[in-house]
Amino acid sequence: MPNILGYLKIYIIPTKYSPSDIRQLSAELTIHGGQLIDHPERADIILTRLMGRKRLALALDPTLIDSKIVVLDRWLADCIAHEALLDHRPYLVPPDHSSQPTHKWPRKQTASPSTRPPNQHNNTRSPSDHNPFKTTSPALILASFPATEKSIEPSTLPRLACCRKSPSICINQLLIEELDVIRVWKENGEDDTLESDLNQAGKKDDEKHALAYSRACSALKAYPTKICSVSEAQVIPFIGPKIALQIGEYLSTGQIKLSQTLRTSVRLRSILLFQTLHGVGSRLSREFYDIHDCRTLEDVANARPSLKVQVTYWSDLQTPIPRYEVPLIAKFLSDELEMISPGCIHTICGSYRRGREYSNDVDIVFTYPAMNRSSKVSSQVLDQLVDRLRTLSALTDILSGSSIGSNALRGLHQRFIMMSLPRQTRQIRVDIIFAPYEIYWVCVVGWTGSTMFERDIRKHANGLNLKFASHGISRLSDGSEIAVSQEKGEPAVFEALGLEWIEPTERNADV
DNA sequence: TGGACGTCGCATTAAG
DNA sequence: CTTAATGCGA
DNA sequence: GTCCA
Repeated sequence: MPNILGYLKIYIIPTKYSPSDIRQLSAELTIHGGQLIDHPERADIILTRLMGRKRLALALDPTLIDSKIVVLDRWLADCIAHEALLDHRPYLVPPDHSSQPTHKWPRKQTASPSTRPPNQHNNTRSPSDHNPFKTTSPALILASFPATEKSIEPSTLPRLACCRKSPSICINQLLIEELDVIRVWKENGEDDTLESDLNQAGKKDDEKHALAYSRACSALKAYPTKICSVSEAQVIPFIGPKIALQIGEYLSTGQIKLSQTLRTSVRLRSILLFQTLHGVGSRLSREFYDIHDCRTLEDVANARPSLKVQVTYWSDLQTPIPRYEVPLIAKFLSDELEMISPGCIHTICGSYRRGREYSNDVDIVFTYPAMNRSSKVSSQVLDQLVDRLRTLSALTDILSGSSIGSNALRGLHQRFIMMSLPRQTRQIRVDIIFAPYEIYWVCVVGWTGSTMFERDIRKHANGLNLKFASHGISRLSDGSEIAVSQEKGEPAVFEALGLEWIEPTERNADV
């Protein structure tokens, strides 16, 4: 594959993008030799979907607007479509509300797979525009990779995600994203309406099929070289005859027809849109669509007023959080906590810790070296922190979190909140976890993910007759606790489980 | 070929 | 009202 | 849908 972008450092202004948009752009960038980075100051070029300088000034430091190259994201699509680094100048963000940049194809006029007309990226992005799927052009997929990486025997790929290295974006990323569409479809009961799967027989099958797709994608994620043939694919663990067939279609046509069809399904798109709300899963979203005839988020908010707050702030919550902002949020909370009770330490977990350039939410695990399992102060401190946020008008909503319950009895406390930083209005989802010091690093492992990685840690632990949970490691036989040294940090947890160390950035076993 | 597929706590809803 | 079942997220 | 007993 030609390295089109030549290690160019690229920053994307997250405004007007959804998390899946960012994921897609990020994959395309990386696969074509670009480097997505976390901070606009260090970028060679900055991509945006904002069409006017005025809008731009609200989203980016004004000094950067003049000192950096800021272009419309269509530049990237066109570079990839033409397999060349195109002149950026025609794509510069135009002065306000003058018409689109008039741009003639700098090179061959032939195939113009630039997927979207410029007008589709306009300034008004309402929930109904939400597209959970990316639209990838065939030309992009057909761009081939050299199989020059050190090749491995596919069947030797470890069967557990916790024993493999899974990068954030892999060489077969576009194939995986294609398969993932099918997984999502299965997870939502294919095309069954709610009533027909209330008899749980068919529904359960679909869920199991979805799981099978998850595992196949997870294995592919850790596979080091570009898949070039079906025979190569079908010896990879968790890829059987059916998925091999899909891969075959992808290899010969550059896409999977089923996936492309699903991307255009109005019903599936609505159902996935509803699921962007916390507390709405596959069951509820189908109820909203099929029974209450909801088609927009506003419909959903009317059907269930408790979701109204989230709908109000939907576009904020959907806007990906650039990496460099995440520690600022953690520092704010940590500073407030320090005033309530000094000596706390914390680790930012979740996708941030796994190295993602943009996050949907922020997960932070807190502890105090003096906080042990039996002390009841942690709950009080957490409540005080929440009260403090309320006083500062930083707290917008509590999505989940209670001071009662058995988790609380074990000294583990959590609050999932919606908040904003002082003097800012932007809403951010933050999961705050308080752990006793004895299980701090176990918690950090548990909250770092990814989902598949966690799932296979548990499976691996079971094989050793152990139980891995966020509140500690114990023996399956008698339930007795395994002590893990906190001084040795996270590696001690892996050691206790007999696992090779895997860097957090290599734990991206989900798509 | 048939059973397993991670696991648990919180929250909401259905049942008693 | 209390308790059981289910959905949901991590 | 795939693996394994």
